[in-house]
Amino acid sequence: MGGKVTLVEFEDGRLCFSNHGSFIPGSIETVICNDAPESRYRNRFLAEAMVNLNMIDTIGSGIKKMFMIQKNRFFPLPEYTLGNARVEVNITGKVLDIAYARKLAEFPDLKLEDIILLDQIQKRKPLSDDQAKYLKSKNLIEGRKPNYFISAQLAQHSDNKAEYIRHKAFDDQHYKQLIIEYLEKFTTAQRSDFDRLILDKLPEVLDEQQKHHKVKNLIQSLKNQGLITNSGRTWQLSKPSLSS
DNA sequence: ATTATCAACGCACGCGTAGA
DNA sequence: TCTACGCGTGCGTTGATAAT
Repeated sequence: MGGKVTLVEFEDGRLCFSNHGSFIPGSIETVICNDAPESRYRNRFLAEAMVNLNMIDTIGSGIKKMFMIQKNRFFPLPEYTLGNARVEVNITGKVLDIAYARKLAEFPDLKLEDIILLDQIQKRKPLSDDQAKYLKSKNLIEGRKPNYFISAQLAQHSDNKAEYIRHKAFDDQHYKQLIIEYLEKFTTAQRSDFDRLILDKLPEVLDEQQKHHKVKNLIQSLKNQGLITNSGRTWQLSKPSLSS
């Protein structure tokens, strides 16, 4: 082991390590110290980060650590390429997409998987339809395939109707959650139960008939997602949770 | 810049049928 | 039998991209 590690610094604030061998050795700092004094690097953060971390020693700790460091700085996540007998890692030492940084700041406890997906968005990497849908349902991204973008915070609103439209994805998710929770609690339900549960919570911009349709479509959507099933007119969760 | 085409999405119509 | 409901599907809207 201990193959030669090469380190390239790009003008755009990116560092690229690559290593021929099984994996990048634990002592990157020697590489930095011996081959290239820290002061030579314009991006001090990155140089320091490399030194302070026992950089990428194992997949278990090192990579995760790099992810967390980048995440906490709102920088793009590291990109690893694991090829045949060759390892490469790209680290960007600056904010790439301001919307991404804001989103992370706004939701500090975003799950790492979610952040990874958002990172894909900011890097304009393709997402599967399911992933995109998931992010949309959480209101994290907007736009259409393949031009998704990270949504800005929705702070001010003008008009009730506009507000409704704006929050629709979020609210639908919310209503669906109510239905799921209802079924978790009572195991089965009739359509009329869902009506009672949801109808008076729907916004005023919808008339009675629209509200009725809305409930119907919510139920249908949940069914299509495979989350609930019906036998006759009684509904239940598809996957009976083994706990509780 | 303007228009045409396309994809995605959600609402709502109508049909067939399960349940009273 | 008659009603309420699930379900497939059509339609309009919106946003993006290609074409003019």
